[in-house]
Amino acid sequence: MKHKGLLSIGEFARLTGISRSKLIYYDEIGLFPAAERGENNYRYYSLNQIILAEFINDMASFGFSLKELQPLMHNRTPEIMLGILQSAIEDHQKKIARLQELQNVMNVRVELMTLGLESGDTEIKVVEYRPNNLVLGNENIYQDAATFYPGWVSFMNAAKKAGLNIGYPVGGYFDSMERFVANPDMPSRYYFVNPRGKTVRGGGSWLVGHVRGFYGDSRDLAERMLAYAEENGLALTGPVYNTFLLDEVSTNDTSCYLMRASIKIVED
Amino acid sequence: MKHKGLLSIGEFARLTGISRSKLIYYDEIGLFPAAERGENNYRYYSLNQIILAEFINDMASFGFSLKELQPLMHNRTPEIMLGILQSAIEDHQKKIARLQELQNVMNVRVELMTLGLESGDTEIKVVEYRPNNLVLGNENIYQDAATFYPGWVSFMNAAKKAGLNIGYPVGGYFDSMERFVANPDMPSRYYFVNPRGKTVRGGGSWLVGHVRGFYGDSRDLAERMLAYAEENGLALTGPVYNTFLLDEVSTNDTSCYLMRASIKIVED
DNA sequence: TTGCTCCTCACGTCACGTGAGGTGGC
DNA sequence: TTGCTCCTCACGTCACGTGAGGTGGC
Repeated sequence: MKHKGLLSIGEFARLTGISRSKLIYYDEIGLFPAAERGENNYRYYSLNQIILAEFINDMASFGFSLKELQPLMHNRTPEIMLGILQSAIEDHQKKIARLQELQNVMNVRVELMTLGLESGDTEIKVVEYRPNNLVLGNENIYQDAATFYPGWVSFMNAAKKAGLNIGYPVGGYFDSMERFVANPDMPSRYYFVNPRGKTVRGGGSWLVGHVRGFYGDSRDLAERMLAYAEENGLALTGPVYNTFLLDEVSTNDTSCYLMRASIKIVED
Repeated sequence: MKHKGLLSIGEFARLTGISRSKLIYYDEIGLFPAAERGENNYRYYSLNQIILAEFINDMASFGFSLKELQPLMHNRTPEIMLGILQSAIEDHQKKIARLQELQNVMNVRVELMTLGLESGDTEIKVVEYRPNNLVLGNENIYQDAATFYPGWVSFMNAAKKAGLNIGYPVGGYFDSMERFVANPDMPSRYYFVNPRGKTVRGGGSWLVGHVRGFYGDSRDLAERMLAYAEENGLALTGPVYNTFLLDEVSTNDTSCYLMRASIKIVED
């Protein structure tokens, strides 16, 4: 410190945590000039500048461009500042919500990948589920061209329109085991594995079966699951949920995708 | 849509919400190329590319640079991806916490400014407070040079070291009214108006007094408050909290700052 | 023919970061 | 004398956005 509370740029940078080059840049564009220039043209900042420096830095983190801040900082009144802050706070809350949503997406992916790494290629087993939330789409309409594309696209489009995040893993929903057996590549609906979804896949004992391979290649999974159920005296009920535990996100080998079909076991 | 589920760049952009120029850029740098090139060199994207496009976009929002994503996307396995996602999720949670902290800082500023716009230049009145959280600093040490700078700097430095956000408004704390009367510009301690602070300024009836002007210019505020208390038969107790409702953040006229001193009224 | 979308350069931009080359007090 | 901090250009960079000028199917 020099005198009467003046700080060199290095001291000021350390105290505020704002980088030296950032301070020089803010000085250059006239957004936040040093309080004084010393003999040898050194920049000197005053202690009360700390508050404004922090504020400008925070406003930039808040999403304001430096061009927007320039006129604001040069001519500010409590009324103007209050109005701007209030609307900025609203916007920022939305931004935080979006980032939290992203966090949820990634958490779901981690959960599914973890299950994927624990499960064998063709494994069939009984697992205990906790209740699980989903966003269930509308009934798919299959025209003569029996491809799953149009249904999938309209599912995606509807989600986009509803303002839903379409980054969540997508699964295929079959009204019943019969439907899955008959048309294993034509789900009745699609769903997002979205923890904020309103549809609940209940908890308890479920029969799950796996198959490795690309989309639409479930082979004899349905039959294998039925055989397992018969052998073990299990009664199955309700819809089938097909979720890819491993997909394009976790591998670039399309033959390594891992799908899990889940169906509820009737409890005694 | 062209055939077998191929989308032009425009269709793909609309469906995913990713801008055309972003898709072209990702294609150019080889991070996310179109599935096919048509006759006239048109880019065509396949439907299953939607998931990967969303994922890459999300990873970028997550804070990964495109250079980091390049090798990751070109050679990914569930194990690698799982590890990366888990550490990224941790980092991202911290980022969200920082943004929430920023939000808190701005909320506090809005509260103070609102009070500032409601309060008269020299107004003295009784107000009802709800309990309020603060981060209270250590006792200030005043050397022979009776300036408030060194105490303020060490207060800031201590906060910085403790990892606290130093963007919150700072106030001056006086052990007692006597101290405020005797040395109105030498607070015993400083505090941050930080809603997560551990120190609580209690609720109930408080006497507040205002003065307009720059830092350290409280003039006869203490005397005016004492006079008001005597006239109205109020007994005062405990420390005095001096907070600037309007400061450099809300105005560039240093003579327009507005300070409020608050002291608890003894309840019957 | 008119609109619409697509293409490839090339250049702009935003908010800094990074040396290069040089000065000046302890 | 050696370190350390400071200065001013100038150029780099990251992730796109924005025309300019031209093509091609409905």
